[in-house]
Amino acid sequence: MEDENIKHNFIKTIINEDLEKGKNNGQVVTRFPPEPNGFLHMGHSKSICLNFGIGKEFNGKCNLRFDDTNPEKEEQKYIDAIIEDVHWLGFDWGETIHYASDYFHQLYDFAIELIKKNKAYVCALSAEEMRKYRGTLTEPGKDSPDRNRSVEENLKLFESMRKGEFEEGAYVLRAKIDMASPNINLRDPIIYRIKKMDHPRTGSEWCIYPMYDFTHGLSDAIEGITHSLCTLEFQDHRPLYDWILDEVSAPCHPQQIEFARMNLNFTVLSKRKLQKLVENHHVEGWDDPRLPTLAGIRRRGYTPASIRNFCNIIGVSKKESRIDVGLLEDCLRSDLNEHAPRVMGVLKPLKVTIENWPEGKTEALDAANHPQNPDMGKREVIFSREIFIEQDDFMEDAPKKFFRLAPGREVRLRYAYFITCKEVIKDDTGQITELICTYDPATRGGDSPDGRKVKGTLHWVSREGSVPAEINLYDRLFLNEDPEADTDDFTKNLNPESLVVLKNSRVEKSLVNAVPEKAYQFERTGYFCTDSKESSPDKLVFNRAVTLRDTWAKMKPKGKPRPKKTKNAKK
RNA sequence: UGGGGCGUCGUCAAGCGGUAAGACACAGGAUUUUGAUUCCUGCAUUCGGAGGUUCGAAUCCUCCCGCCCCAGCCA
Repeated sequence: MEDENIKHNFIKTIINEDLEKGKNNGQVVTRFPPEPNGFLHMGHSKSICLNFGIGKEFNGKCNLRFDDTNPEKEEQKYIDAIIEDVHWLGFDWGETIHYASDYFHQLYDFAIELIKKNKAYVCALSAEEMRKYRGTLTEPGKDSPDRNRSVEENLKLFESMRKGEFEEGAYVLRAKIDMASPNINLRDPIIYRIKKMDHPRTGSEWCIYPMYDFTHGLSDAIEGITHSLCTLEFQDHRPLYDWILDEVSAPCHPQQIEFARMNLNFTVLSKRKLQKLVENHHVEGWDDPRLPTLAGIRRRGYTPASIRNFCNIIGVSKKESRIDVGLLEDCLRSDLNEHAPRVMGVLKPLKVTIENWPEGKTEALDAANHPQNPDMGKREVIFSREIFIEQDDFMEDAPKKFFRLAPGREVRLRYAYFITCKEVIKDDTGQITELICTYDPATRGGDSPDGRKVKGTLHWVSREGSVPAEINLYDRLFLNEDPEADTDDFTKNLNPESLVVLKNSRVEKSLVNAVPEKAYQFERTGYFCTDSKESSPDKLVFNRAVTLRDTWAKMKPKGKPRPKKTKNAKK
């Protein structure tokens, strides 16, 4: 799967038109501007792929810029995690990582410029008073009593704010726009507030911090961004973005373009909700493989290429949508189908004794690492008298369509021999504990010289050729397509079987030194990788990234029902 | 009942006045030492609705309907 150019979308149309008009001297510069207050998730990957993708495609560049204007919520650990995640996804930003905090001095000067133009004033209204003065959606706001403060006094007060002479909340700096604007964002928005708090990067240098609306457009302008892509909820802020850039001597005037954020069904994509799942221990941390965080999905076995491909496939538009996670899974499958080596692992082992195989004898058989790609080579798998097959691959009263093992039936063991089931052994409770089979020496490697056909081919592992492993089977985190459906508390819709731990699995020996996060296809069951945190050569722990498509499971009448889809679900 | 957006197949999504791409899903079929993969085939006479302009409309105009966002000293 190769990374192609970004699928056509309305943003590319705009950029192409700009290029034709010769706007920005033919330059295209974008930016990905995360706030370092949490971990990156799939929603961010859409923005990352879009911004970096466009930068690359138009021979421009894309800056990584931390929007770090609120020290109350931001931490260095998030900065580090975000850098790692963006890098992992496969993007580079050259030498420099940008920070809005790098511009605090310039931003401060721009604020003074605004004050001098009588376009900003220091306001003493309390938070509650300010809310009252702001008006409502249908009623205009009222001017603050401080709105006509003199330029000199504003300058003096703002300087005092900066020097730390006031308590938090005592004063704010506001843009002087229009308290009667139908757009609430234009009703004299706050652009600076006092926060007596150390900043992860500027330490105690500042006790006033600029607000998003003031910071963002100016940071864009300082960096020479040409197209500032953000999500739909900022549409109402665009007039403010433009107002600030127009009123101040900004080096250029980037264009803000909004697109719809990504939503995925059967999961949540908001920092607040993800945080709740983590803090209330519904999952084991930000990198829990069930979470749609990049850290989680990575640990689960997703590849950067599959996510990039996914982000391209879903496209970019202004329509709010909820994408089927099935599509994400499919992108992973298509990447891994091509690149993952094949191995054998038995999730729920059922002991099989080959009664006509000599005790103590082992035999090495050739197995292809990728049947469709001989370049990936082959390996040896060990056959012996005692082997294990999947419990699901045996049925005592098997229907005709069951192409697997049953009393008297013959199947092929992949790359090994044909075996026939002779006897079923059970314990006192009626549980099947062992199968006695015979093998046909003439079928070595899996071919039958007499041309006889066998319907099923099973994966297997021998006692001597395998090691124990623990396997984490992950499923969708929520039972409902819309986790918010029919409840005011989305945690009530959590899927209790989102993680099933198998303690007694066995995998072929070649997997002992598997590299963490490198995915393998366990033939016939799915794609797995060793857990980067829990696994070691002494105790292998595998995570299932995604199952293989399973048409048998689909036609099987019984079995665990899939989570239901809820149509048009509402809260 | 202020302002800003959005409505094209089950889910995404191209389309920009010349007669509905593609992907996933779904349904058939072929090949198969993974019930996988791969490969064929089918799947919107119709674009939220109603009018209008035009030789011609998903694309232009009018009205209506539905959904989303905004009243943090968050981003």
